[in-house]
Amino acid sequence: MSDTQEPSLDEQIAAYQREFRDLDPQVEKVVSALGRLNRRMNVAYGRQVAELGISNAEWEVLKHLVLSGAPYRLGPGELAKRLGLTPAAMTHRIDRMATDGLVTRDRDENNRVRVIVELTDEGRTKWLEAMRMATAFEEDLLQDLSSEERGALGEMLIRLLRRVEHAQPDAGGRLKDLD
Amino acid sequence: MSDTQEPSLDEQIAAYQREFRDLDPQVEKVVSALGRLNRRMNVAYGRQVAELGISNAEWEVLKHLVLSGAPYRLGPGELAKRLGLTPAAMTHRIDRMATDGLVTRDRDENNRVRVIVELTDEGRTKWLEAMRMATAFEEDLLQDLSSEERGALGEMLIRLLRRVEHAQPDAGGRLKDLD
DNA sequence: CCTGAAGACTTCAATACTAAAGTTCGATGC
DNA sequence: GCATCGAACTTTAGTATTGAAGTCTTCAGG
Repeated sequence: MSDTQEPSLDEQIAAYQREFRDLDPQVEKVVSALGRLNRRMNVAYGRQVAELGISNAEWEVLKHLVLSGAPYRLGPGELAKRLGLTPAAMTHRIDRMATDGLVTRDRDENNRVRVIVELTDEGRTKWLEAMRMATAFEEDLLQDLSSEERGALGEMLIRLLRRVEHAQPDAGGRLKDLD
Repeated sequence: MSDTQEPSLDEQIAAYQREFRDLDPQVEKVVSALGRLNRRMNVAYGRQVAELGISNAEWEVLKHLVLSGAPYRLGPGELAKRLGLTPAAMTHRIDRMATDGLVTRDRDENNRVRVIVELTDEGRTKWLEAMRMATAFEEDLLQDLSSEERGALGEMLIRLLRRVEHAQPDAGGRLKDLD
């Protein structure tokens, strides 16, 4: 008995409205759906890459190295910035990935303060396999949307993205107007 | 100064296409925008609730307690399930929140195996303040979209959500709070 | 009753992250 | 050419989370 289960999106929004009068249901619907969708997608990605013996965290690193283009090298600091981690966390993550053979870590001979993290062949292969699984999943995910809908969706998301990105500098309050 | 900076979305997709031939740019655009948007939003939420002296993690707990409706009570196990945490993590989180006065933790007198976590007035106030900040932020975020667009966006996101939920017939998915 | 089993949480050991202090190398000023 | 500053990374200490083992309560059977 008493098996309370997670409320559906609509139930959730209705509950919020009971507790918080001036809530715009339309806005809340978009935001809540975004959040839930992302959580579920991350779970799905995590399960998939786990089959390759890597974690989502490691896959993120592989992605950024590949994105940097051949010869697939980046410094720990740059990686940390892109992944939103502290440099300390990056150090440890690279440690693990290096012992797992996904990347190498070497001092830059031209500037011995710097470190170069480079993708190994094994790392690149893992990335490719992960990418194949991910794209299959993503195709599946979007299969109900027509090409026009996909375009419209992508375009709207990018507009939202622009809003948040331009808002970052100000640590405090509301988003500033863009031009 | 080799100041490599994070690639724009379009640059990122172009880079992926160079490395992975059969990539549907339209699909990738939607998926990448979703991921980035969510990350940025979580950072923004985190900064906001930090002003109230709480973390995103704690705010999540407050949200689920409020969602359960008066008298705002849930068991640790149920909370853990909804938040995608292990029961162990939930125990510790509740510890901290209880010492901070956001919730109380008591044994259920009718069934002394069970524990009841209940929102305090202070917890409810924090939730309300966080909610006010969050909804203001969300309004700003969506300000470029017309009501029709918001409706269409929400509707498409929900279709995607149904797909993920259907595709993942609850194989016990655990997920971290943020990122 | 008494025992065994299952459920709900907690404890313990190990992992991953953050913040802050520490290290090392390179550049700048005198 | 020496000292100092700053940049880039690592180390350390402390916190959050996980998985596994442990505790306590309830319930079902004999």
